[in-house]
Amino acid sequence: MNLKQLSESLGLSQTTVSRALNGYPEVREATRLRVLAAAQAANYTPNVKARHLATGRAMAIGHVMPLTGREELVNPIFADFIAGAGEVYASEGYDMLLSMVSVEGAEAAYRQMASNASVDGVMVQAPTMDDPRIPLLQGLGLPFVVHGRTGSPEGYSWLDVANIRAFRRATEFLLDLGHRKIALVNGQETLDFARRRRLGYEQALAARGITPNPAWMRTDIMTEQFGYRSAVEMLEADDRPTAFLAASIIPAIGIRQAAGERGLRLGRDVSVICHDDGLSYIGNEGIRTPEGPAFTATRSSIRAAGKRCAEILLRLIDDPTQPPIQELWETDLTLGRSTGPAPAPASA
Amino acid sequence: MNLKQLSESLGLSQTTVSRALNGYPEVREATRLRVLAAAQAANYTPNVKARHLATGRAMAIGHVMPLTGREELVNPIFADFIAGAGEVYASEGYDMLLSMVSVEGAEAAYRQMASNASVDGVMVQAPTMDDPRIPLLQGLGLPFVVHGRTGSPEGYSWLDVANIRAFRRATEFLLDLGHRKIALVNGQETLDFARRRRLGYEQALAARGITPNPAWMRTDIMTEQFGYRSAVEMLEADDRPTAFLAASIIPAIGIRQAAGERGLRLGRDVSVICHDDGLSYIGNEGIRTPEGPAFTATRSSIRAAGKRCAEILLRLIDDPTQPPIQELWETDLTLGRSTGPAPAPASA
DNA sequence: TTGAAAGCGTTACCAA
DNA sequence: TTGGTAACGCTTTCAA
Repeated sequence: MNLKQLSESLGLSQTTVSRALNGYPEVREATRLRVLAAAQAANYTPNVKARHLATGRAMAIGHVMPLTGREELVNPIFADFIAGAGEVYASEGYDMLLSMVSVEGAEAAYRQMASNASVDGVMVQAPTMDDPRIPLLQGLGLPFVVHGRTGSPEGYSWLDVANIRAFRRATEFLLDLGHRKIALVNGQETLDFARRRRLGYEQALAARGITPNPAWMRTDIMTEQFGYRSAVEMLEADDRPTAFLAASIIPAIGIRQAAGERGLRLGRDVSVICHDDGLSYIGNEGIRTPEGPAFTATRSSIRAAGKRCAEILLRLIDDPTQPPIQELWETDLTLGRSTGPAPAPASA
Repeated sequence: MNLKQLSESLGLSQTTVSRALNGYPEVREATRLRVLAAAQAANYTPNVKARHLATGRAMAIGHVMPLTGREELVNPIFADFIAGAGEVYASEGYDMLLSMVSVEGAEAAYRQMASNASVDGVMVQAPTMDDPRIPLLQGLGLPFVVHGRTGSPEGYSWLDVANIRAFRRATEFLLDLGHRKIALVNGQETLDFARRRRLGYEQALAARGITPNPAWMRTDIMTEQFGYRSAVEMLEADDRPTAFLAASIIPAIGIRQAAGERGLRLGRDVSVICHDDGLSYIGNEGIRTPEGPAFTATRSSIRAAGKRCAEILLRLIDDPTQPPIQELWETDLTLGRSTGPAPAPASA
């Protein structure tokens, strides 16, 4: 059943039926009701491809997920973000077009999306300090929103967490517990957030007159293995940290594993706090270290960020002339709600 | 630049240009080369929506990801599978349409995909024993492939791992190490794979004359918290298991956490083996328990399964008349490569 | 080997 | 408030 058949069966023109179905005001109410009833009865659904061709809108948002060789498997953070965004898209009638490509193929993917207008906008995740995607998308004229920031976060829409503050507070929290040997297992510093997280960590240490130990600061692609190896090296050295601050749940899992294998009990012998914690997957209740919920942000907040980014993007698509929207989110840091006893730092 | 403009600039008809571009044989080679060069120079890309409207093919595959209330966050297994499938789609020129919906909304999502032909086929993940999606999709006439099986796995295409064998072998492995108190932390038994995994576990125990202890068999939605709670309960009981078999990396993370918090060292005081292991995310090298790589399948194999499922689906779309393709995969079980000493079971 | 023209199923402009 | 008709950009059938 298509529009033509439906309109013939009603003795109306396609135009009128189309207008009635799409809620245009210039249709008599009685006519609209008649059309709606007939459409329902005939189980009519408009052909989206024809609609796209006629309107020039794709009613779809592109997500490009670059797969590097080293991070062979997908970071669950991406999935959570996408889940949040997908909810919003669905509720607004948008499709989500997911493109899994190699890092090198990402540019081509964006170009293709732009050239054949298969999407109305794109979402950009995990930007680097000087991400080439931003000028590319600006040049292509494709509306986009960035989750995170580049080194020069002006002139485009983004949403980010206050990374410096989050890691300063997390470090202060560990310091307040008596820790003096705190390791930072960070992402690559080509990523803006990694740089900011290090800054927060350094600021907190500096405020207490502590000089960061370079041996306790690691930076690499955030894999479990990276976390595991880093922790093994640090824990097997003579002078070992009593606490770890990890930039993500992924390396934190490796750190916890390394600690466990060495007979170190979490929250007693060693403390691990990480950003985007996923322990548990059902949020932040239920599983915690003795000093309280130990994270600077949860995977749930990633999902919320996905929702908000999608909202911003859809608004941008509706009105491309509006100025960029930029939101800095405070993390839902609940570290202050410590319930357990402070661990006795190994060195103190 | 569209086809009309391109053809005018060449002094050819749209027909000829279209044929040249799409590799039809009835075009003189010289003409084809001329067209190709012009298209390249003009940076011409066909409008996919117009093509879709004309051909009736969407060149897209639908993935529906039902989000339940309880599993608030996305299972990384889904993401790995999608990554594998996405690779294949991209290489064959297909888009991936991802629909994140509530469990109740899944049926509507499939119906919509079918009614407006926005996809050429769909992928079905995590089928239940008596999954309503199979008859639904058969009724809709939408080609589909299932990752996993239902209770009656006939009449449709699927790919699955040999779950019974995998868990029988994993259980035997633990038995060979001297374990006699082995817990099974399984998924919900409405899922076919959970039932099969339990069967494998029971078969291996029965072969050694061991009666399964109901207190050590848990089944629920596979969250970290479920794994954590189950392990806490079992480990704090008087008679506690010396080894855990988990149906997925997700509950296994919770189990490891619970063990670590109680001062139990993995691979010495307690052994944890799980399916679809993700420790580490970069495959199965690097991180292992003392008795060797401890998993019955890796997340890498999930990605490989995604690739293969995509290949099967695309083949099915090309020729809808061909009989169902069904593949049972042996897991890449490498448990036999034990390198460390067997743990002394607490009770033996 | 090439081209004209008829779809594909909508939406949107202009008249009535 | 309604309708006729021209896009939208491609593929495909039929003729030449």
